[in-house]
Formats: sequence, C-alpha cells, structure tokens
Amino acid sequence: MRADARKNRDHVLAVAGTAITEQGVDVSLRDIARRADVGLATLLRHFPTREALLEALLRTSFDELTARAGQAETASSPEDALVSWLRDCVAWTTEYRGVTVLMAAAIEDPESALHASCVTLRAAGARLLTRAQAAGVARSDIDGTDVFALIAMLAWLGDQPSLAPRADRLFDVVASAILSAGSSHAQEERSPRTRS
Amino acid sequence: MRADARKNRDHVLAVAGTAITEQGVDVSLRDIARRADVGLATLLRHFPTREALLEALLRTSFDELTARAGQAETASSPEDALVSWLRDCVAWTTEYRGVTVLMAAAIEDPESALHASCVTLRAAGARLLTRAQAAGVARSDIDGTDVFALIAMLAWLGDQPSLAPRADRLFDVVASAILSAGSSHAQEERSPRTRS
DNA sequence: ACCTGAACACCGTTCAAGT
DNA sequence: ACCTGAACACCGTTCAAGT
Repeated sequence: MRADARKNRDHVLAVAGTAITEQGVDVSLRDIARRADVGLATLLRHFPTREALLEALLRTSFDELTARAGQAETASSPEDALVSWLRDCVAWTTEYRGVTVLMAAAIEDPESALHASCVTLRAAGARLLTRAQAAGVARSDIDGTDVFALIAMLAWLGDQPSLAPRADRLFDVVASAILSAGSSHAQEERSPRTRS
Repeated sequence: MRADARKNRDHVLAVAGTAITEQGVDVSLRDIARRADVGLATLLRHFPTREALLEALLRTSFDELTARAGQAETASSPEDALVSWLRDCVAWTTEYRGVTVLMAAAIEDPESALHASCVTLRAAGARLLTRAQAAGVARSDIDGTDVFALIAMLAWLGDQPSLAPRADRLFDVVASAILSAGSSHAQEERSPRTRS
C-alpha cells in the first residue's frame, strides 16, 4: 500500500472511531468522509462496507476479549470465569452503540467482514461454558450459541436508552439463570438429591 | 371525517398491514403509499409518524393482550398466568418484525403515538408479576419495567434471523430466572428452609 | 496506484397549488 | 376539507475522469 493511501486509511479510521463513539455505528459514512476531509468514494475503497470499517475498528478489542477468555480459563474458578467474561463482553459493546444488531447478523453470514471475529468470540465463550458445565455449575441444556445470544440480548438492552438502567440488574438475573446448576429437567426428577 | 377520507385511511391501513408483515416495521412509507395508490403526503396526513401508523395497526392487538392479562389474573395460578402471558407477548411481536425497538423507545417518550399502549401493557404485566411475587413464586427484586425489558429482549431475539432458533429455549431460561422464588439474597441466607 | 466529483436511485419532510 | 406533485436535504452505490 502506498504511503499516502496508508495515511488516508489511518486517518479515516481515527475519525470513524470518534464519530461512532458519538453517534453509534449507524452514523452516516458520508459524514465520516466529510469529517476526514476525504471523498466518500475514498472511504468506500478502503472499507467497502460498514462492516469492514467496523472490523478494522474492533479487531483489537475482539482479540483482547478472546485473550481474556483464555486467561480466565486457568486463572479463575469455572463460575467466576464465565460470569465475569460475560460481563466484560456486555460492557464492551456499550462503547459501540448499535453494534449488537450487526454482530447478530454477522454470526451467520460468512460474507460479513465481522463474521470471523464473531465466530471466534462465540468459540471463546463456548469453552468457558463447557468448563462450567463440566464443573456442574452451569445448566447443561445450553450451548455456545445460546451464550452468544444472551450476550447479544443484554448488550441490546444497554443500547436502548429507556431500558439501559435495568441492564445491570437483568444481567444478574440472566447470569443466575445460566448458573442454576442441573439440567432443565430438574422439576421432573422429584428431588434427585445425591446421597452423600 | 369525510367519507372519502375515511375510505383512504382504511385502505392505507390495510396495505400497511400486509407491507409490514412482509418487510417489517421499517418498510418504506413511500412504498406503502405507492401500493395503496395514494400520494405519500396523504399517508402522512392521516398518520403523521411511523409510530402513529403502527399505533392504529396494533391497537386491537394491544387491547387483546391487556385483556388477556386481566383474565389470567383470576383464571390461572399466579405462576402460569405470568409465564403464559409473557409467552403470548413475545409470540405476538414476531408478527411485526422490528417493532420491539420502537416500543422500547416509546415506553419513555410521552410524545410517541405508541407511548400509552406500551405503558398500559407494562402495567398489565406488573400486576401479574406482583401477584406472583405475593404468592412467593417470583423473585422479589424485579418490577414491571424489568418484565417489560425482558419481553423486549426476547422479542428482539426473535427478530434476529440468526438467533431466532434459540428464542424458545432462552424464553424458558429467562422464565426460570424470574420464577426462582425468593429474593436475590438467597445465597447469603444459608439454607433458610421453612420449618414445617 | 490512488483519489474524486457527479450521477443515480432511494428515503422522509414540507408546502404551495389544485379539487 | 381533503388530496397531491414537486422541491428539499439527506442516504449509500457506482463509475468515468483526473493526478
């Protein structure tokens, strides 16, 4: 890549970062180009879709979250590792208002520039879930995609100004639901207490 | 209202119903006007905002849901009444893809044409919740707005094609979380079993 | 190689002009 | 009273023309 092109790219990316922080991920691409003193076509040549722009912008954060999941896997108890990683994920999305909808779409669209990152994130969460299930501290009838969906739900909640004040409490409610040990059939099994 | 105006209004409303069913609540208003063989300005005079159009379209369903909550209050057990009403609410929104975001915005915006209906709906849910809490079958640290938020979360999940297949399972997960009897401090109270 | 203005087909809003 | 076409200020996409 030519030096001037690289400079343009980096500058657009920096401007996009502040614009998205201010207005959310649906901010007008024309507006970003204007604020970067660059033609709209130039922006689109570097980042052909909104997702591509976001991918470049979020890659670092994505990698960080994935790495943190790996560390938690050995450093914390299965329960703490899972719950506090979930909390980190939800908290992270609040910095990019509206990103949840794009991630939900990307997780099943291999064409999306965000696809790979979302799949990696889901896999990291799935490992923490499996570990917690093996330890008997997480319900056994959910999988990594369910966890991804629960994160998405809670992140979406934080994006809605009217409901955001409830996001923390409802995180706890959902977390407690994941942690109710035992399977979903507990009620049918009439007190199957372990005889110690 | 003049007879021709009424006819126009009703026709626009019917066309809007099918258009929204096909494409979701974000469908182009211009498109609705075109399909109704009416000027766009005419549509906007009858329904000055997208919310006003939806309000007219959803009023019947809203009233029905509210009424059903009232009936359940006397006909079913506190637990069944709450859970099956929640299920009805979530199922209902799937008919209007994207309506959840508008409802979440409307619940705190008195200017929105959907505001009154959303507030009424929340109140209906709050009564069912209070009844369940009084019976000791629902956790006591949530209120009507939390229930509204949980419905919104689950409805939003159903709107995302990639996550919709998990909506039913996660409804059960969330419902079980609401029904975990006792307060959020249960874990701190070291086995407070009732001595029968 | 890289950039850009301009044309394009959309959107919702507004309003003067018609019946 | 009610309706409407047209103008307006936006949007993302595309591409021929410039450096």
